[in-house]
Amino acid sequence: MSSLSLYDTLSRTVQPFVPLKKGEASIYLCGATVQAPPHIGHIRSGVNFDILRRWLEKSGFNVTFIRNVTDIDDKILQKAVLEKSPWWAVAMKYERAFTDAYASLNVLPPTYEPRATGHITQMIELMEKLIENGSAYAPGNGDVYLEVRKLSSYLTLSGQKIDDLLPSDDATETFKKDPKDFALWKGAKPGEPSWPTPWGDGRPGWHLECSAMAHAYLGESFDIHGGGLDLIFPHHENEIAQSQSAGWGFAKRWMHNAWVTTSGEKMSKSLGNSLQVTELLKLVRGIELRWYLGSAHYRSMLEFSQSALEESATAFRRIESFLYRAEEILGQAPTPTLSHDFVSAMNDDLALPQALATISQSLRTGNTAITAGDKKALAVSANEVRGALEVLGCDPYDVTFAQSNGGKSRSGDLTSALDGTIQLALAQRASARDRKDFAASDAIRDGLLALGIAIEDTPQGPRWSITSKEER
RNA sequence: GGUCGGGUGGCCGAGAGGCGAGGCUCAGGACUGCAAAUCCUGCUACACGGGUUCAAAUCCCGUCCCGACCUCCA
Repeated sequence: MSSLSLYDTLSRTVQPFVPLKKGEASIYLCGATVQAPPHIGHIRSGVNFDILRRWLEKSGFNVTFIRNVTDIDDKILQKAVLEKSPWWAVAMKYERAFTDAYASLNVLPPTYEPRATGHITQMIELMEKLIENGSAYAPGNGDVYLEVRKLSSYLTLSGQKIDDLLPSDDATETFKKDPKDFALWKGAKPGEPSWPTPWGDGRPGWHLECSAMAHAYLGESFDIHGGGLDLIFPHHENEIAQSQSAGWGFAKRWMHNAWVTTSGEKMSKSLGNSLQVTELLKLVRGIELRWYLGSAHYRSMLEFSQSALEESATAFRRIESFLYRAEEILGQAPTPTLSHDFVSAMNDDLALPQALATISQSLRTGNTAITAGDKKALAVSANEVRGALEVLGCDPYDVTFAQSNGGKSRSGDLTSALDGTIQLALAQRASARDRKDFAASDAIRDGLLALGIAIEDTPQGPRWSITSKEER
């Protein structure tokens, strides 16, 4: 069996994954700044790293997965003014929106989900350490800055040179020793929330919380730090600067997911609401949206279009219905197993497109086995398909998705009542077909379809399933 | 200006010196009372111009185009 290799943004190469502690994997993922509802770009990050996590677990690692919530930030404060609502209510509202979105896409809850505002103590401790060792300074206005030129490794993740950077808007900030220094902590402004510190009241800068919280839950160094591409600079550079200035090893490996784009461009707030997760879930089911987001390689841009999403959903339904047919024929749900090719693909930096190709292969083999009446071969294929879907978080049998499933083998009183009703109709249709009254038999089939029940004739007899809205 | 990533068939989307990834759509066929589902066959693509090589989508040089980041974006 091959072993897992992953891309590392720092070295820009794919390297074998060797954990710090045998059998353990520690991951810190930059989660949401909860200032607006999630669009699919946000959630792609969640799905991509969820697949990584599931694969690590499947590979036998005990995974500690930390995904933070940044619940204090300039934009949250702006939004609070706009919505005429306390900043903490705004943050909570959008945090829930993210939680709901993650749940509807079957993203596993993190091992722990720390909020920035719950870790002010750790942030102050970190700043004290940085000031003590001369890495940071408090000029007296309530701000605390990191002195970036003191750290020789600054900007190695993004490969930039400090003097090549464009000057920032606050370059004229007089309290900074150097315009490139960044704020760990911001002095309180009137009307804004603040916490007391040895240097005056204030609130966290953007980056400090991640260093403090990663340290609190994962220790001085950990295996993987993840986030979106745009976080490489400045966010992750600054995290590295803070943490390494404190003497911590910090992340051993950096992984970044690419964008969901529209018309070749990065998604932006100005696109409005149409790409919010809640809107897209009106078009396709959560499992289908997840399948779509997982179908591209995590480091490739995914060009969004509604037709691409719908096509992807159609493709998924084909796989799903194969599993249900297999279950009907075999008399039991497939048992998840992994094919050698699927494992190899996943181990090669989570090569999802290749992994999906192996699913297509198993699917074709399995369908051929159905036609040939080869139950043994069918079981092998169906097991492989389900095993792969399980790793991708798209197992239709997963309880998260179970309520949205059609088909007749699902349990529950309502389903069995419905099944009985449909069987009556099917019996009528069968007798109509026996006397070659096809007008009558088709009327029954069309009538059921109008109600959202699709009928297919198979060598094993007719089967029914709930159709999606757009197929009616 | 600096840094990074791209341009692949009707569409999506991999690959990275030689064997047509895969999916969707479309066309034809098998099966079917008809559908649906399924299977089979077909659609031989890599921005442009040079070069290296027995062999280039892949390497080199040049050109064009697109995108991301450059201090509070996933």
